[in-house]
Amino acid sequence: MHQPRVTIRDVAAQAGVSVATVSKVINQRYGVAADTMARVQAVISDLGYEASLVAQSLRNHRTNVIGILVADLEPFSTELLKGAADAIRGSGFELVVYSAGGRPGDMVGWEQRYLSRLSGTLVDGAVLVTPTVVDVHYGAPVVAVDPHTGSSGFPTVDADNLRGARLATEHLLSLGHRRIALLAGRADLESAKQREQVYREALAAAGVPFDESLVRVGGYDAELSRRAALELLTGPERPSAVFAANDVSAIALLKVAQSLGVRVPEDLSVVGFDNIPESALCTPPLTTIDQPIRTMGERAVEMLIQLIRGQPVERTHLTLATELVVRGSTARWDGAVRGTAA
Amino acid sequence: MHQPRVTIRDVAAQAGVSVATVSKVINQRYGVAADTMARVQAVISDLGYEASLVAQSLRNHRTNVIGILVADLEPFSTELLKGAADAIRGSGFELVVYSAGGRPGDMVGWEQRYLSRLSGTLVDGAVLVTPTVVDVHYGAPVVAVDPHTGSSGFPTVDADNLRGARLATEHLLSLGHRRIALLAGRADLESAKQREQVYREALAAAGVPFDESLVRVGGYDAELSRRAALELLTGPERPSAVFAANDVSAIALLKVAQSLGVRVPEDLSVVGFDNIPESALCTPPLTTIDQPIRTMGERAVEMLIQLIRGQPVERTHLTLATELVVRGSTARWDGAVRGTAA
DNA sequence: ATCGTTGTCGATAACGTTTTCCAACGCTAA
DNA sequence: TTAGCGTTGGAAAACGTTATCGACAACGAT
Repeated sequence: MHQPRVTIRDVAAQAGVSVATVSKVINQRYGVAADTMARVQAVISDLGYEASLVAQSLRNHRTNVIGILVADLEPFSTELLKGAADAIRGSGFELVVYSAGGRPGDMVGWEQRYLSRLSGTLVDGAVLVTPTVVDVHYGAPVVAVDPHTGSSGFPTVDADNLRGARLATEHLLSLGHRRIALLAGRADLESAKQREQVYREALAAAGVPFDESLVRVGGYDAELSRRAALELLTGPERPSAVFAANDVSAIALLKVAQSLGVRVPEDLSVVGFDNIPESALCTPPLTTIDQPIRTMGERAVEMLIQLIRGQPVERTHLTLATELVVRGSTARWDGAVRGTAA
Repeated sequence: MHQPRVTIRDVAAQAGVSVATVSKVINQRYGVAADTMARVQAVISDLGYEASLVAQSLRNHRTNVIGILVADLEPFSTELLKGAADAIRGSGFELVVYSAGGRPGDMVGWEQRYLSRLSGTLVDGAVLVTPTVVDVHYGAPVVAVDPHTGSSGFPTVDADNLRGARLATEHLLSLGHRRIALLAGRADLESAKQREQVYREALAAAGVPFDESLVRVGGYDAELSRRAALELLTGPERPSAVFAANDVSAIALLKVAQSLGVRVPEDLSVVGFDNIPESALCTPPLTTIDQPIRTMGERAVEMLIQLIRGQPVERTHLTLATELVVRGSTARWDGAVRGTAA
């Protein structure tokens, strides 16, 4: 079945040299004469020899594989994965994807279990996407994207949530909205915390009293957001605008609004966060905060590779810029109270 | 920097046994007394020992890693990847993703290069998504999803393109359309070939004469499709309907139509193929042929794992069912000739 | 002639496992 | 007592690399 693998020993025999010499020409080490090198090269391409990555890994304590751990392959992770895949091309590393498959309940042990495989077993390092874990005490380097609250433990890449949330809230305020709800994110993530905090501050700065009943948690999740949106839109005094902490929440909200006959943006303005590709496609196209997700993925693996190589890394906490993208889901609010849906 | 890895030797020393015995308890081999086993287990969890996957791989000639090769992480591949990730969970395998990064020019050597790493170097087998390669002569098993034309070389997973294309074309015909264009797919893929062929047959069966000027190739690619769509919609006698060979093409077409002021579905009906998530979100929501992409990904890795394990696999060419999903991009055609956009 | 020096090359010990023996031991049966 | 047998444990050889170090030849300089 498995054809006999051609090994370094075969090459050595065929070329009439020792395995040591073959190894040297493979790794471009000094100390082999030009003609022997040529001879060995010839035999190598002749036999179609390829060094066993596994054996090399065992010997070198380097697998040249990095892992990316995501809770689920939703749009954010997927975009990030694309960036990671772009950055890894030509780097000499491979990318293995671990997805917990959506059930956040499974995340708990799952993350730790894979993290424990880190040092020397399979991967040389890992990118953690929206992790639940706050610190890691294994040997291999780790960088977190959209990190957990208070995770000073490892290098991070994130976006300017503070500015983004301020832009979002102020956009709604500037359109005349006063009853602005918040569809909050995953409570354990720094990004969600910051977005909520700035939302409160911006409202306060505009002199809008804070109304606890206007914040519901959507947890960055479609199903949770659907339920939260339903409460928000069928409550006693419907908000005129919603700041959704991410686009998945916003899009879920859009669907709920449509099913309820609430028109967006006439009856309800919505702004999201992330600018995932879907946000430009949905109806109406979503006004949102752009976060350069793919670039975040690229930066994360670049930083990780530097860490693995032991190279010095200039900034160990990267924060990328966010921008407001105005599309069709937000509109001026004239202040007329249209009351609850009836 | 790297804390000293705890090895099987450490466990053996600590437990007062030999490494052979430790290996036996790890792999549940017969021949170790209950109390020694318990003692070793205790030491293992005590030291937090984890066997080196690399060393195991070297010894066993099995890496427990499978590769998935995609040309690019566009929606189809991404959905397929989700299915693959689902199927792999709990299987004991890991999934490494190779993306060529979109430039089909790079695909040529790229695919072969990674394929050559197959046997024994890093992965135990691979899933090829919309490959350019038709046969592979390396040791490890391979299964192709949406295979190349005439690739009888390896096991395949695809969807019922024949039925899907027939449903699509007949749907348009039954709505009264007669000038039905085709935005064709990647010429080297069996799926594209079949979709085009059935399109022709269905038209012929309905007595509609074939018009060569109505077929343009979009290559399953957004940019190519944009250009093709532009030609199609600005040509001398605009079609009343387009069958796009995949949803990416269809969505690109939708955008071109909008920019041209061609209303969908009033002035132009569009049906896509694939039913990627985006097709439900775009404006108008796309009528399309559903192809169970995630399931295809699951089936592909399941089949591959069986192949790797040497288990017999019942069906080595899987074809999954397709269905017509009618949404908002198709409408009845009253036969009035509205002429070219003017 | 002798002595470094430089340039090539090869033997060999790792790396951390698994597996195949084989040895030792305690039994039971003759 | 001894032969035979089942049970348990260990020694050692792989798996395919790479790095270290020493051997050896050629050579110029003293």
